[in-house]
Amino acid sequence: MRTPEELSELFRQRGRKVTPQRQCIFRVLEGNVTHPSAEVVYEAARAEMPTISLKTVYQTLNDLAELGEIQALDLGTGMARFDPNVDGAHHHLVCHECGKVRDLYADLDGLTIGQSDAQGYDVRSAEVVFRGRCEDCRTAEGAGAGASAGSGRRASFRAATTATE
Amino acid sequence: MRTPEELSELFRQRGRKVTPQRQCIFRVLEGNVTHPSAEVVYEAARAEMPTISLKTVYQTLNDLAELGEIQALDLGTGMARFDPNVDGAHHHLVCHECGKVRDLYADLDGLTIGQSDAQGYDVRSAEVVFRGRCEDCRTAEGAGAGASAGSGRRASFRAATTATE
DNA sequence: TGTCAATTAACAATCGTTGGCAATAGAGTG
DNA sequence: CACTCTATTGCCAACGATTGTTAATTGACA
Ligand SMILES: [Mn+2]
Ligand SMILES: [Mn+2]
Ligand SMILES: [Zn+2]
Ligand SMILES: [Zn+2]
Repeated sequence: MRTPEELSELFRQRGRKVTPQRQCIFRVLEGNVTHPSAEVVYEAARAEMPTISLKTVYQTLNDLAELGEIQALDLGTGMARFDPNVDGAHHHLVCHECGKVRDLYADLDGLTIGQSDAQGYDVRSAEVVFRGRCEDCRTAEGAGAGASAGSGRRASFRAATTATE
Repeated sequence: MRTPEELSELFRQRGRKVTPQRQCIFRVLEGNVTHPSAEVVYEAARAEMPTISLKTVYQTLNDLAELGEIQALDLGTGMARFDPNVDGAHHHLVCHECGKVRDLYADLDGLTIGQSDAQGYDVRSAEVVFRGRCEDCRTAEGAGAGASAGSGRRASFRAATTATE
């Protein structure tokens, strides 16, 4: 994603207006490596601009995705995650417990498949998602607080645990 | 996934009853390589058993997933896809146009990452999703019916695989 | 300054999925 | 067979993420 200034210029060129709400969202996303959900972007934006609406956040995120400035990711956490990092090809580590997402820049050149394996598909992208528990969730397990003994919520990939970053 | 007969036995052992509805779903899933959604399983089951309910389908699919006999996949197509193939490690080709899913058994070397790359994550699985257009969708495009307007889909993916054309 | 896009509030609607309930069916057990 | 208890069904509500609607207001930019 470009800088907020460049994005403002880009928006003007495309006939879109540069509103303080959009600029606020640009700033929230700038250098953001947390792959935030729309809700998280909304909360961060509200800290600066309490009257901003969730609808505007969704609208602007979609605008940015259309322009190719961010990428909407479906990592199986139940909500779209938005990635301002669209320049470097990379993959993702996803914590299946808290949903935290980290970039992974490991060299996975073995990812190219031959035409025989493609089974007629015109393959355009290969996404790798590594799943596991993040360090925070692992250490938090050792620290007792056993109230979360797994009775109810089973392994549904839709687990929507709103954890604290 | 085991055979319907073995599944029936397994269900009995676990105290679950073997109903004709469940057996019907077992049969629908047996050897099914299409990665059907719950709705598709429902339709197939209804062909044999018109009064079966969608609720029972969901329930049984969840039961089978809990037992590890099938796997629920989130491939970004909007609905869970169910895979009776849980024995062989494999990956998936997904058509971003029609949602068709095919298994991919190619040997992907670089899929293991070192501990230094894992960033503290306890990595348990690595899923690779290759996205592209399937052969049917590609040939269907060539056959007239241009309709380049209509859906403003974005295609901001980088090619990570060897081009087939 | 004027115009028109953008924002807002307050909703309803969507879609996949789950949950609740009461009535009925039927699988397992003896 | 008879009993019991799970499963199924129908129907409908609810969920959570996202999009749509409408009307009123704001404000960016020419
Ligand atoms: Mn990323
Ligand atoms: Mn598969
Ligand atoms: Zn975590
Ligand atoms: Zn297709």
